[in-house]
Amino acid sequence: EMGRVGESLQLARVALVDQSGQLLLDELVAPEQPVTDYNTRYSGITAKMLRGVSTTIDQARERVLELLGPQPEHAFLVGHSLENDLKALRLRHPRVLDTAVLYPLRVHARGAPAKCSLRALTARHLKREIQQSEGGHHPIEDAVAALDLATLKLVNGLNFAMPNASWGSGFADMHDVLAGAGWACAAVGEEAELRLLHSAEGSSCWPCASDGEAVALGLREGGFERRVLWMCLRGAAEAHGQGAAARGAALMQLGQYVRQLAAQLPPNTLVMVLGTGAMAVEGQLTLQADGAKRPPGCVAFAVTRVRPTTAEAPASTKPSC
DNA sequence: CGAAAACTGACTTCAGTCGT
DNA sequence: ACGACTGAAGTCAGTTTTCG
Repeated sequence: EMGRVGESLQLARVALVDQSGQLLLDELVAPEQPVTDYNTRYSGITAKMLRGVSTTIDQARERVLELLGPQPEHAFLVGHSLENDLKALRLRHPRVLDTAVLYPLRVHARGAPAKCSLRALTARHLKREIQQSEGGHHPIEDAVAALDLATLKLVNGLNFAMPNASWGSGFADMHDVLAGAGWACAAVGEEAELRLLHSAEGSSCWPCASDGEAVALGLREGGFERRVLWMCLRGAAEAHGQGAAARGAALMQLGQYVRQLAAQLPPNTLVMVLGTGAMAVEGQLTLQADGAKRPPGCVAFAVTRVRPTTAEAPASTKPSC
């Protein structure tokens, strides 16, 4: 816990628990300069508590290092937003497990992505409430919560609680936003891909066996305005790894499908063509070079990917567009 | 409460394209 | 040549959330 000295924060209390949650250290630290704000609302520290305290920051840091064992550099420090604590302790440590980093950022429609609070992570993943007291945080409670969250992550693997553990949830969020704005969403394509897309209520899903069937279905069923069509066209992706002639033919076919959709779908229809990695980029470039004109009322054509095919190089894991 | 981070959206500027 | 339009790029205020 820290108090404010001018515009900077200074250490006021340090607490440490071991891997079993047993308290190892709970020490108040004397401020080096007159404290301008004890942050009592958050830190729980008051001027009265620090009266008569003589432990210096250097002594507190040495005590922490002692408790880390004979080889402190081999011990793991666990905490939430540890950079603040390490900065206040004037300590560098090579092995840290920071729950603000282990768990994903909160993403908002506006503003920057921000760390999840320890309180929110504890409520969501440990199903318990912390930092309930109006008299400030309790450092031991915070330390135990961070320890439990880090343990939970280690037990369940790095993908635990990460947003891209399920691609479907991202599409579901997008569907919710579009539906809220009055856009009807529909997905056409291979059944495996539709399982990812068909995760939002109110969306339509039409499985089909081939790209040709998908385009025919999209034209037949998607024929009204304010429609978002997800077209899972995999022909070009499946030609990846084959000869240049086969790939060229597949891209030509993709181009024909896109032009057919552009020409026949009504205005204010957004078509998202889902392909895969390198072929998606290649296909998009081909369509642009081909001089394909956007029809009136057509906002944009996007070529993107849902998941890599087995034919794709393993290194190609990032969405291409 | 203030600092920090960095993304969003509104707005402006500029360059290119197109039709008259 | 001119005006209308479009899109890219840059700027900036506002926003959101964290920490203590």
